Amino acid sequence: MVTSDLCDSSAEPPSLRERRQSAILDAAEALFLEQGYDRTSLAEIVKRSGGSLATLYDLFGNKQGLLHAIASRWGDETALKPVNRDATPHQSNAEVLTRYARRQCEMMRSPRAVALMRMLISESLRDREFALQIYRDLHIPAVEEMSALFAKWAAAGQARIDDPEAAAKLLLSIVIGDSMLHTLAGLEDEWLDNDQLDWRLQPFLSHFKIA
Amino acid sequence: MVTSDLCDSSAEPPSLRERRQSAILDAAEALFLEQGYDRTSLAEIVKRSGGSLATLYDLFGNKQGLLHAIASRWGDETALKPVNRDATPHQSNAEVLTRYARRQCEMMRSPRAVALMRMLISESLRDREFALQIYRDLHIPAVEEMSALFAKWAAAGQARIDDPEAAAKLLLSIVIGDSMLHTLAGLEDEWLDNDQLDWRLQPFLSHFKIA
DNA sequence: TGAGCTGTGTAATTTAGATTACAAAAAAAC
DNA sequence: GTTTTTTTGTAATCTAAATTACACAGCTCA
Repeated sequence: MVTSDLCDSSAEPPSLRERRQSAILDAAEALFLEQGYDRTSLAEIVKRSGGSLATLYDLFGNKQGLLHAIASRWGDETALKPVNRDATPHQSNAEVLTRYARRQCEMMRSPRAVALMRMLISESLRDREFALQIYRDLHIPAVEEMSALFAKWAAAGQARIDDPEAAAKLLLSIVIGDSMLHTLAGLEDEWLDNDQLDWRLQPFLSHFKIA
Repeated sequence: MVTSDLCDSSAEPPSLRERRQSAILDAAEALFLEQGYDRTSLAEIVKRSGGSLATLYDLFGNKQGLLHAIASRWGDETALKPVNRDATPHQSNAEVLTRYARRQCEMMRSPRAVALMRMLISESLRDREFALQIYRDLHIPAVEEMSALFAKWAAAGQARIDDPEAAAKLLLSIVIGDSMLHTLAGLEDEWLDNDQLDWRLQPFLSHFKIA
């Protein structure tokens, strides 16, 4: 089993091995997303990705290793794009928060995030490390970034927020809310549209004096 | 396979078969809760419950049938105890709502509910009917009961709530919120205590003029 | 009490899929 | 261009469980 970087930052043309690795990860992610982890066989993955079972084992060790690699790649990708770096100076805090909430909502409803959460939950009893990894990548950064924003506003007297972290978690709860269970249950999407989201934000904004 | 009632309302002493049925359901529920559905074998269940594999198959048809029976029994039980029938006349609406939220929060954090949600999510891709059933029993009644309450208050001029159902869903989101993902991920419990819950309720109460 | 049904214990049967093994083919290194 | 390493395709191995089969035991009810 090889322990190479999943994503080489240098500009080398990708070797066959690297291409195989990506192809297998792509196929596995897609199939796990469609059918779930348990119901997807490694043979099926290889059939879609090209390559061979032996290569898969050489690259990832075993099925669980493949799962970890997927989580890891996802973590690397999301780490690269902080959510809130493009606020323009013309926006009010309330607008910034709204845009932020919308972005977060979109991210959480993306099929990929949904599938990862589903896998997280299904596999958590079996593989605590995996659960922790996804949770860390998916939830913690969102809370932290929002906390920081709230703390800044509070310090500047632009909001009345005593506990930024609690406020961030509350906001996240409002945004994600009950749709998540609905979606995770595999029922038809019932996510909030922008109007509903704005409506949900109102009590929050006024309570914390965010304008 | 027998299609008897899971819960006979008459006062007959339970037959051997009925006792076996309960014992198997109890054991299965406990093991599914501890280890998850996939990782629990039917042989293990029978070893704990007493009885035999053959009886299990006779009673439930197959493993999936057992899962349905568990969901069904749980639905029957929760249907029997409406959450909000014991409000006293001395309480303000805000107090009623707070108590309601606490009760809901407790219910959602109970190991049994957590396990059922986990199973719901794990099995939803495989078995839509099961997912729907649990979702219906777990989530819909909570929303409906709260909606009704809000509508009543709004009609009586005791609150300013234009869309009771949306408000109910928002409240549920606030109550359950991000703890759910945390718990479902199998991480240490991090549920809201009463103070935190009250804190979260404040913006909601003031926005909707509930006193 | 004993015929007839019901539950029990055990072991066979099946299936599915993870994991390994290995010889041939392809790619990379030199 | 040959040698060495890697990848491939295929098939064997292993394992875990679901599902069945079956002979025996226990209860029910005449």
